[in-house]
Amino acid sequence: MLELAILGFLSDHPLHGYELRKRVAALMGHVRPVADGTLYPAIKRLAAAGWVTRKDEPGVAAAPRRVLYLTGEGREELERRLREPADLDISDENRWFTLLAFLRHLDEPDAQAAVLRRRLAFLEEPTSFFYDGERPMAAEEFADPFRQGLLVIAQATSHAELTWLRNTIAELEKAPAAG
Amino acid sequence: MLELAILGFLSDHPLHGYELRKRVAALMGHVRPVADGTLYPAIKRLAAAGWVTRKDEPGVAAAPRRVLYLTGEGREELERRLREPADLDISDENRWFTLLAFLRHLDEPDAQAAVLRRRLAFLEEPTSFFYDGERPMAAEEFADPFRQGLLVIAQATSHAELTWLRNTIAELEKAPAAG
DNA sequence: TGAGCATACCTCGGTGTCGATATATATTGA
DNA sequence: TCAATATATATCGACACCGAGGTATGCTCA
Repeated sequence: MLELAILGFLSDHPLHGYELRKRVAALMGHVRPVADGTLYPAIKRLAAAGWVTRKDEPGVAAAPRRVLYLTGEGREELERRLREPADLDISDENRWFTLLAFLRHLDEPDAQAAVLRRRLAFLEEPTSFFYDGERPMAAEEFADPFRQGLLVIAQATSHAELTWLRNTIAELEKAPAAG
Repeated sequence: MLELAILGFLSDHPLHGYELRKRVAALMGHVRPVADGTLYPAIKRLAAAGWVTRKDEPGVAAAPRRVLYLTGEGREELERRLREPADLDISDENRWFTLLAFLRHLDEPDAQAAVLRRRLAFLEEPTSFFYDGERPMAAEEFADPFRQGLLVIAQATSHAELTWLRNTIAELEKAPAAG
């Protein structure tokens, strides 16, 4: 979900909601727009869970800003979610948010390269791709031309993500590792 | 949504819920699994709207089947939805269901080729791809390397769909047009 | 002076999806 | 004979998301 992307953004540095809103829109508004009625409740949930704290910043703008800070627990939660296989599942329609969290969380190359590699392995694993979730697939179902069409599209998408991940990892390894 | 896929399936011929469930799972369970708690309420909605009728088929299986028939209004609704530009939006996360409806609705080549061509035009239109939804994009935002990554992935996905659509249309035109 | 817009936050109702659960019969295999 | 499994349908609560609407201030331009 969106929560993951927010945690990813805040791992860079604190932001107020409106700035967050703008950054999400700028980065992926053309692919995956986010409504205010989605963003602000998401922030509220994260605050209720203790993953972000909010502090009012008086008199810097037209309307009072509530600056969002990622807590220690919030950082742990982000790292946990990025490690979770569920969030790497290609069937996850909110894959975009997962990717966005990845993208905003590249400050620590060593740890991140490992996470990216795990996602890459998941995508490369052929069985994960043909897994039905319930039962083995019959031969005739497997050969269905309609199914083939969907498969081609899904594979192309995964392939694009994979290529991007490979390039990203390569760049991380070129850069000097921190710590 | 799922409704579109169901209407698409039923446009082929009547099915009972469990058969529908199996076909959806076989076709795209590995990409987009559908829960029972999603499917049956969706059928109920379609029935309430008058787009499908249900008739109990006694004693053919372990449990009694409720066979689903697409009504005339249901067929009109399907065609209306496939023509709607909203359902062609690349930001639509339920694009899979749209594609599935397309796939199951290829019985009438002439009409369908037109629909597919419209979707193709939408994907090829460069402005639709860079549209922010709210405001023009600043140059620096445009060049953001993170944004580039997301864009590459989104473009690859659209490109895969596009290629598939081209092939599908080509096959439709090879086949003799009905009527 | 006033309109309009950007900034900034938020609520509310409706909806679609999920996971868990319920029910009940027929078939298959140990 | 007993336990699974497959068949078949359905409800329920929880939850994330959306669109519409609300509130209020400050800036700019006519």
